[in-house]
Amino acid sequence: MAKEVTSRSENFSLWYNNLVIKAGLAENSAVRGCMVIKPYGYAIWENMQSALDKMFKDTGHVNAYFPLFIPKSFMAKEAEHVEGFAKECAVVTHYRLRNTLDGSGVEVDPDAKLEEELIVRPTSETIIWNTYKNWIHSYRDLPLLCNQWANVVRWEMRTRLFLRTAEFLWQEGHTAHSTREEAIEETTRMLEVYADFAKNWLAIPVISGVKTASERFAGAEDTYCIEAMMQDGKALQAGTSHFLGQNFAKAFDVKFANKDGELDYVWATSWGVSTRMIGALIMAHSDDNGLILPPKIAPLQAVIIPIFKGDEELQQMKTHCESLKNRLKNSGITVKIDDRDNLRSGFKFAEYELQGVPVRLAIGPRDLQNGTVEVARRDNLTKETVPMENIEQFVLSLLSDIQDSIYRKALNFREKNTCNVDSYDEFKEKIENGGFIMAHWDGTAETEALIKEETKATIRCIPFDGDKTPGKCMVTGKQSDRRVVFARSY
RNA sequence: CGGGGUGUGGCGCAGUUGGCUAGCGCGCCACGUUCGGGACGUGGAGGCCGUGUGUUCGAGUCACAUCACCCCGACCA
Repeated sequence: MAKEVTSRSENFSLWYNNLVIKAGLAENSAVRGCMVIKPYGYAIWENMQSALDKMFKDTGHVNAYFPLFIPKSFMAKEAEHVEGFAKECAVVTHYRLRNTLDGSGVEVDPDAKLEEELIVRPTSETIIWNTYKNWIHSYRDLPLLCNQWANVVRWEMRTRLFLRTAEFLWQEGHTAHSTREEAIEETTRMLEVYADFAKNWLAIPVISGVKTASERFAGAEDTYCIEAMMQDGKALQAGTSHFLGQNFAKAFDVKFANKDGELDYVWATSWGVSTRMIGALIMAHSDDNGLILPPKIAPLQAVIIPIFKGDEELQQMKTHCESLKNRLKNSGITVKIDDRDNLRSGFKFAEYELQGVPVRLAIGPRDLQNGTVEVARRDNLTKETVPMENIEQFVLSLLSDIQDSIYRKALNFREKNTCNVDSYDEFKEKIENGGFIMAHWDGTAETEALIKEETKATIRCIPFDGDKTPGKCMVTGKQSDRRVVFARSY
């Protein structure tokens, strides 16, 4: 604890891992590629959950839960889907252990072999569509708008805390619609929800757009995404929304009777964000002093630290801290008092900075005399002494100011590190500095693959907004409708 | 899955050409002095040296195997 976080300039990955661990968000678990999310990290996730959940409900969705295990045969029903996930599935083959004969431990009981293996869900499209088949008969059953909060498992070759763990927590929305247009509208709507959440809660600016065919979700007709820029200039896909067409409806035979009494396959979407968002939050905002959390997502928005000498002063301060705490609490601010008497205030200051608590209030004898409190903000590390009267209003507006300024800083960073490039030579040079490059591309998978091969940059998305002037592909010189976003990514 | 690196009290590390009782810093516990930006003193607790097999009179140290983690690739809603 309380040690310097490795400087970002040395190695962003190390800096990030270090920060995750030092700030007490998570740690590696005993299971390969999995992590333990510690209480402080989980509190961030809970805040994300409640904000998102409300947004989902405001857009007409309901929560449900489907099984963790998927019969192997389900996975095979949608050809592209199975191809996309086959390489990273955990498989359950047996349902019982027994003691070894020599008593040295336990072994898998060969008599307890499952007739059909079960896949631990890497995503739930298959089991959900198998269920939806029974839920949907008529156009009156549509749209069906369900979301599930769950864990999923993907046996990734390489893992990183929060960004790519073997098991992770997420939400996955799965909807069914009677028309293509309505499903596409839903796909767009949910991507907008994600973009809104990223911007207004996480203070992370994102680019919304559509993935190229090669980056598309396995089984989707189109994948929409939000892409964020991390402080090392790399891109991070922060959320996706898929238009699944009728692929899963056909694979699982989900038909409905329309108003004219004709049978038709339903149209589907799925969309999800995961605990990777926590990774994005860390890498987008934090500095070498530790986390910087936007107030709207911070588990603790303000901390009160009494400054005292000896027991007597501590008791005196406590009373005042309590009253301050109650005033802030009554204004809807999440706040606690840190009255630990075995640590000096300087240590506590550093510790809360490491954890990214947005506002720190300190009250000492001096403040008592003057009727003031020292208020420090985490984002820019400034502090000032303010009068106690109207402290609620002061902190409230400070929190909102911090939220805005974190966003502006991230946006500013992204803009500084985004540029238009027209020649491939310039592209190769610029991509080395990281950041987003807006360039023309001829729309072919070949060119995309070539660029990836030669520069490790991928097309993050074809953005919905922004410059739509046509031009010439930087590689082939062929016609291009508009610039797309290139970057190296996580 | 390839290349490189690391596994030694909770954390970070040292440990020589194999050698006797495995150390250091931080943290932890007790007491005291401190306390407005990461305090200090004194005393104390805490180790199957990742795991297994071997070589040896003797292994933290050597060999082989294995597992885990980290970094770089490949892969990746």
